[in-house]
Amino acid sequence: MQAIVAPMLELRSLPVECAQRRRDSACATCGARAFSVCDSLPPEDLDQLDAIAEQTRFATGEVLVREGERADHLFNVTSGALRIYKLMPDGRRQITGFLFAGDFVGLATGPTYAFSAEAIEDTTVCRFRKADYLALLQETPALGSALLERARHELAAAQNQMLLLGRKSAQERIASFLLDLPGLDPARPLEDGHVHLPMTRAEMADYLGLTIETVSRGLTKLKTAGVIRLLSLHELRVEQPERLRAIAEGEA
Amino acid sequence: MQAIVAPMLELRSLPVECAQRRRDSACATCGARAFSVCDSLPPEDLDQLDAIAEQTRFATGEVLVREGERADHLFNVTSGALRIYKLMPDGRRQITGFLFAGDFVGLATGPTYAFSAEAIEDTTVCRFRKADYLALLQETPALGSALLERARHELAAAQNQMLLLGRKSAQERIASFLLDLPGLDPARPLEDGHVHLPMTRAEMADYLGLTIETVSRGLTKLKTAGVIRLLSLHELRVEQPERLRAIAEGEA
DNA sequence: CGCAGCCTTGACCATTATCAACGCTGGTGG
DNA sequence: CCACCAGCGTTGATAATGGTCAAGGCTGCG
Repeated sequence: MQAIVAPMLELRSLPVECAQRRRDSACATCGARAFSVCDSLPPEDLDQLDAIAEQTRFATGEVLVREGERADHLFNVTSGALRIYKLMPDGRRQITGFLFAGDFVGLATGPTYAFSAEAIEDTTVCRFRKADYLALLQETPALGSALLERARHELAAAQNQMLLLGRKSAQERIASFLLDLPGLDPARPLEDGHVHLPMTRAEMADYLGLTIETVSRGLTKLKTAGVIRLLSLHELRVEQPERLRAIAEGEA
Repeated sequence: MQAIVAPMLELRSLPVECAQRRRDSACATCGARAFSVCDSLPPEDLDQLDAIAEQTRFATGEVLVREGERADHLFNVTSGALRIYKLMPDGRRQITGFLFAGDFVGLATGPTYAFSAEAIEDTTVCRFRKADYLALLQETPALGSALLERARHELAAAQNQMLLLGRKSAQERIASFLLDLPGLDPARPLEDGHVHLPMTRAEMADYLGLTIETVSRGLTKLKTAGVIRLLSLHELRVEQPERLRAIAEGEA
């Protein structure tokens, strides 16, 4: 089996210094884009991880894990993008995060998954049997602190998202989202004001607690105001970053 | 110094089995209500924690930590209640959680605090210097896994709250809140349908992403429908738990 | 070329916020 | 001891943000 070493981390909204690292560093062991935890783990630990990793592919739309099912596997994204979401009985959906290369799937997991995960692009992951992973975790303190560090980021990001969902207007949510996105996907390095949106309007809406119509109108409004330029449905450029930031913070 | 051993955990919305443990078990070392992690830590580790803990009191309204300040301390609540919140420049507030005895303050913390914390009742905490705590963490694998476990709960709770804020109606949010509350405060054991609300309507509103008026109207509506009975401003009884659950899930 | 899926735009509507008045309660001072 | 006041909560009237419904446009693929 050609296992790829799995960096284990899950970061949704990164502090600046993390985003930097994600671009500048490359994990020597993982051929691919692997960051953060990879960086902080000694090579022998990486080898251990390598030994229990199983590379798997998911096509767009395929489901990795389903909320409520027994949590037998943990994953590490090596390329592509996922959405993490929860559903209500009547079908309402809240996307709690988008994951990219380097992110870890399963931090918030107990005996069963508390969320569903689905590929929004063709995606490769390293899959771990949970039992194997936990066993390794026992023997590898560095792995534990790396995971704790990831959990910290996750929690901070979650609190930001709660502020967004509970107290920001539609326009503020959209602006905040556009500011958070660049740098999340290490496969697409930051470049001037370029933002790549791998998700549909519906997914943005379900992430921001809005409807697709409101997202569409919001983007149009930003475009009309000259704050952003829509290059295509899934590519845009931020023309006035400072104004966008002001809108996101409610100062405009 | 008469340090009290600090159980370290932070749980906001507990799985049932945790709530059970919080009521049934008592940490032998901590005199007070101390749970979860305490249970899982061997006595020698508890002694270590004890050695670096400093007991502190906060009166209602006092601020423990302020968003953006350098994170020099971590805390463990031993009695009372806190609110954790974030502010926007114009004063809008999102409360991201309420913490009670046994909960840990600082999981989501990097070099600076990502949130503010304030006592909503007279509260006692164990305070740790962050450096001491991290040093102990290095030497104590059990502490690391306990914290990771807490982080798991936190993340799952945060995802639930995102679903609530992003996709639930006002009535559904209020019902969900009433269902989550009992059992969070170990000082007030679960008893039939009794719910104690240590917070004001304004705090509920800022937690649920609503206004005080909407919260008030929502409670009145539940009362009128016979689902709950208001015993006083801060005490109520759930008369029809099943209906309340149905409302919370959007099935009514 | 045509269709399907996604996106945008417009008109209208509903939920919840806002503004305002009033009630209750607990604490203080006359 | 009573009266007043401040703070919090409730209720009502109105407004606005964002949702819903509907029609039409764009794009990419078969």
